[in-house]
Amino acid sequence: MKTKDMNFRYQPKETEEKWYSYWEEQGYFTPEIDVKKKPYTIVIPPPNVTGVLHMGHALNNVLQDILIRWKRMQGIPTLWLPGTDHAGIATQNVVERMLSKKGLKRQDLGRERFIQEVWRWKEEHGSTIINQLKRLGCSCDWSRERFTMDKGLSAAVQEVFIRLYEERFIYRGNYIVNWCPRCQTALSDEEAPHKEIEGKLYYIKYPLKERKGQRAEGKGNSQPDFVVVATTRPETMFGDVAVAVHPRDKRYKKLIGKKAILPILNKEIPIISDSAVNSNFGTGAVKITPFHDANDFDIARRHNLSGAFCMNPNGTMNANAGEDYEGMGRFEAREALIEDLKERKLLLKIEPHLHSVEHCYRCHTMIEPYLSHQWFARMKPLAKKAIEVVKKGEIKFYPPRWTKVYLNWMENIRDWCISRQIWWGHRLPVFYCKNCIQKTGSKSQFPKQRGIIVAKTKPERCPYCGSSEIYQDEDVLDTWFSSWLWPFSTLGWPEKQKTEDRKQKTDLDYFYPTSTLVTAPEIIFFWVARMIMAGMKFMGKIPFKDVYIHGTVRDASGKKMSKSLGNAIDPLEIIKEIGSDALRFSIVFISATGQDIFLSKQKFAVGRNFANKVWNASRYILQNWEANYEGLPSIVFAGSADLELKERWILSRFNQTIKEVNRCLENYRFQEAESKIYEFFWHQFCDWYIELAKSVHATRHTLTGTGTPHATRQKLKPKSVERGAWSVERSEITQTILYHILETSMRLLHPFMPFISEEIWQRIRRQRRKERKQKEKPENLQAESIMVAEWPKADEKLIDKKAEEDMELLIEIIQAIRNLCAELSVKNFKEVKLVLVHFPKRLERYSNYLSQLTRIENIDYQTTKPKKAISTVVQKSELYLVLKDIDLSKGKERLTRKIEELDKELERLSQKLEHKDFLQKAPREVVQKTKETREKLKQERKKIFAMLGQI
RNA sequence: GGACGAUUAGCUCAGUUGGUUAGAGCGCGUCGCUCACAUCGACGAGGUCGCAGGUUCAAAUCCUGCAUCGUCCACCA
Repeated sequence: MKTKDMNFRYQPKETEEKWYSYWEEQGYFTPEIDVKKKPYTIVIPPPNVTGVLHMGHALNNVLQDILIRWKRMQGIPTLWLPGTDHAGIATQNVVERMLSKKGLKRQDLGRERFIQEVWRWKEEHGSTIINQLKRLGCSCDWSRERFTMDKGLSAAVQEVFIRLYEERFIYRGNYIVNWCPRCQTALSDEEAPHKEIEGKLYYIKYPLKERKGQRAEGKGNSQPDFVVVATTRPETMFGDVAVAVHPRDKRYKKLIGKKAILPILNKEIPIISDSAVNSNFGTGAVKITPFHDANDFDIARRHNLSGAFCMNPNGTMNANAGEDYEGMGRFEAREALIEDLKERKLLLKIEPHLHSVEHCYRCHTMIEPYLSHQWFARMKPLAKKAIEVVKKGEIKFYPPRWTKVYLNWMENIRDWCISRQIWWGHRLPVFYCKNCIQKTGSKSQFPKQRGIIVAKTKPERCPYCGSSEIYQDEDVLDTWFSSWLWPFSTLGWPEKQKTEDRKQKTDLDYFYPTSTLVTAPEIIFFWVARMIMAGMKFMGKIPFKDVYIHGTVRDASGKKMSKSLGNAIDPLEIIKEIGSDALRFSIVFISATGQDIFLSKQKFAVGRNFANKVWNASRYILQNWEANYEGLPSIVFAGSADLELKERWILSRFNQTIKEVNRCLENYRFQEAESKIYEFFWHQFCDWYIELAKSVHATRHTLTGTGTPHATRQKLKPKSVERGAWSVERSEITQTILYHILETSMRLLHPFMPFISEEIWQRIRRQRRKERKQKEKPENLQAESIMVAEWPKADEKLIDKKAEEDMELLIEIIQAIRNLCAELSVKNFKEVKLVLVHFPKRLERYSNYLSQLTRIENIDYQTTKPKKAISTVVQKSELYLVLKDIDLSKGKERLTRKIEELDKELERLSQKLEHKDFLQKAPREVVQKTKETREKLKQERKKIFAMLGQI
């Protein structure tokens, strides 16, 4: 028993590291600007600087790398610009957590020192994800790497803020915003996604103010002496200023204008009417808490009611909640309050209530709507052009259905809250004059007023009053306020907008607009939409032409993969186990276009197995055949050589494959492109062509006298070709084709599996050099790396439908014979005789294919059927297998079953063909084809019937 | 409450503009380590294309409705 060792398996480890650093050294990642050529540009969706690579990133970046490598091989100047995003809240959280281990808060350090601390953290850990991208094989131009907080990008942010401010697109005001009590900052609507939760609806009695002569118990009065409000957040009642009902709600009509008593605080509040109130919800009466609810805020404003806070920014109750509650957390307070109300008999009931509540997208804390003074950007005017360019098709989404999602959001866009109450980020370029502010107040809606100075640097003196008491706004900008400028800020905007020398284009001139954006659907609103707006506004041009949206990576049960859920599969683990190529191939292979991806570890086997297959096929060719095939390619590919069927077939299939791969990539059908390569390489090239080549190899050795195939490692003398033995010449052609297809396949595979393809390609190169000892290299091996080698082009001349048909017939026959042999458990193939009747004459010369691949040597072409044989039919040919001690009953059964099947199908076809309308209305080809099929089946049936008769 | 997507073999999915007998990978069963590859090879079993209507000579494919699952959006306390 021979034990298998691991030597035959592909070992990715060293290979991958070796080639990546080679590519980097050679400078292949950095494009050369060539004014004569149109570039292809991708900007990376910048990963969060605190992030580690997860499967979503892996998929995203692999797709980009496929595109960029594909274009680069076509000789197009390609730029893939990488970078990271400072991720304000996330990064601040990370550093704060680190500090808290030392028992420190950021306030202990103070702003400046804290920021230093974050920068230090970034220097140490900020390149984790970048290094992981390198492991994946991403061919980004690292020399152009950017960070949203670096100098240039910060300048862009300032420039944009100032421009928007001056054009009155930015304003400041008091509004209800999404407040995260944990992060203690405002969030934009996009940063506070709704999550359905099982809450409760509390029904609370608000006593009515006693009227004269009426006692509180309400005895002898049909009117109840209280009004019941329903709320999901009872603790906000300390901020109530009114109770509102619908003006036409009959139940409450009489109460409008009356007063109610806010329990616990015993505060008198008015009962008002407003049509925004929904009479069908709860009791139809709603408590109005303007500072803690957006709707209430609007209603209160309409009724000229001011409000009151009952919570602190950190979510604890403040003094307005009264002594008993002050300092309690909001949920704690809720429970205590409910107990309190129960005791006072003011709680009517509690109902379970399913509702959706916003949560902080960073820490998942429940959002508290909270009134605060924030900066906003007006979006509607910016959206207009961004809608236009998509509607006109200047920017296209792939798959197209996302267009609607985008447009729907854009058309209903709301203002963007851009200020954040954190420290890590771009500080607002806004300065205040203490003196002026004191005079005018700072609460104006339109801050273009005295005392507010928007500028890149702190002014020495106030331009209005000359005071030098000037301080900067404490807030920083939303991280996305820098990301939305990414496509042009990374290319040097605003600084390098133009060069004097016209021939010398700047990056911005040359690479903007970029070509393609590859991203996930979650990011459409956050980022894609805003980039389009920014591009139109500041560059006057679209930021990219195509937007490819890939699926979300989920676990096998459909949950989104995330570290916090513990269901994540670490890409680096997978790379360690099976290599980057296998990971890359697998993740693309299992992702249906634009659909979500349900991942489990075992799904990575596809890529691993394929890498191994590629590896071993190349090992076979490199070890058993010479790479030196000079002279023959031109004859072969010019069509002047008399090519055998298998060569014509494989060349045809191969060129067809190249064509299809290109078509797929042009349409972002990555998975399909991979399957085409996979199918061709494995099931056509390896399963059939290489198998057939093996016997050519054997023959060659016999004829050239270099020994048996067992001694294949011995070198052949190239001159042996001159002896002119037929098979030797044939074998030269086979050898040429083997290398040609292997080498070109590697180029075709390279965007998908960059490392293994480079390794094999370099081995071919090395072998050729060794054999030829000449400087001259065949065309496509002239490059120093497959990365810059020429992308395969399909040669239409080599696509040969006839050869494909013939070969397919042979394949079918071989499979049918194998099937029979398996069924009869044939062990000794020498005793079997194969008789073919009605086999196409022109294919008789290829009977060696049959004998090689079925191991039956005794093949006969006859017109008469042998008597005792087991038989089957393939197309028009009848196959008979003659062997001793044959048990014919098995075959009979099978044939009978087949006849039944055929009858069914024939019946169906006949019905169809007898239909008048079908003959009249169906296209001629379809009718013709159907007729042909029926004829074919009829013949088949006849033959089988005849066979049966003989048994 | 809206919008979008999914429903095809045990599982994961292909299936272009309707047109021969609906495909693949994994899994399963049988056989095989023949010197590229057991991460392999050969062969096989397995599907009334979610349900109900409709359009059509012809529907997995187009239309309508329904069901189930999923995602996103939406200020209903």
